[in-house]
Amino acid sequence: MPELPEVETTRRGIAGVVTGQTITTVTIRDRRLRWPIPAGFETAVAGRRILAVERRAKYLLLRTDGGTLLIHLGMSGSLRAVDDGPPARLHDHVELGLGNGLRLRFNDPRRFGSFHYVTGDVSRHPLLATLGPEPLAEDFTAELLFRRSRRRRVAVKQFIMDAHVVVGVGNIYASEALFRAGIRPGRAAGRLTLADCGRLVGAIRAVLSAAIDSGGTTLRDYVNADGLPGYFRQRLFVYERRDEPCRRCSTAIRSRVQGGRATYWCPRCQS
DNA sequence: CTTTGCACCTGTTGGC
DNA sequence: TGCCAACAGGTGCAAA
Repeated sequence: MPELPEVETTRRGIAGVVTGQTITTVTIRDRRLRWPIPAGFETAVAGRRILAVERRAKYLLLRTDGGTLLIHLGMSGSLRAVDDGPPARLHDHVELGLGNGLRLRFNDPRRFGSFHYVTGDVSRHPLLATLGPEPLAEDFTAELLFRRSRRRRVAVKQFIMDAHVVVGVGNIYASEALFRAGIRPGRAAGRLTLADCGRLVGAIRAVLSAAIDSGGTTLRDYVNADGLPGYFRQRLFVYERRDEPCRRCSTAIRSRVQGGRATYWCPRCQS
């Protein structure tokens, strides 16, 4: 998927064209997403006016004059603003027609994405209520990471990918941030020093910010709101670079499966 | 409580 | 060329 930079890029891409628009039509071609879209979704959403497009973790929040549309792109989802031209294609599961004639089109081959219409305080929705801090917010600090990692035996890579610790760090950026921080992904989280946590917080912030500036990373599926790929892939230091020379020291990049996910690191730059 | 592994899906890739 | 296994950016949940 879309990790945080890709979701943020999507948010920025659609905010300008959907904010202030009324949702005139709601078309669902396949309700079988991660959580089936309930009957009644269409009638609840149609007629609502979109007031703002926000992001929490990897969720997009479309605030309306009624409730909030809570959207997740899963592993292969994308959300695009299209005009009347292109007809629906395979895996275009959800489409919102807007007052300005545009359509917000959700495409997701693997159907790991989701749509919820939430009334009331969306931050108390079960999917959001227990999430950790935003990595680019001020409350994500070395002290917090240090405190939360005490007595944790999980590998630091899995630790920073845990959304209850910090949100938005997916498989690509976890490896990249650990490279930048000089920390091996297999180290137990509880073995991090406060200084390690400081470098790691800085590295997570830096890599996510840089990726947002490049429009995200496209490996396969991801396209932004205009249907274009992200350009951060060429700036990756370790991800999917097994056996290739480290960009910093030329040592061959290593990889192994950790917690079911491919992990990459430089054995010389990281300890 | 922590940790681990599975489940949900389709599409692409690489080895034989 | 064809077939099949392995793998792919997420994350909730059950089980131990």
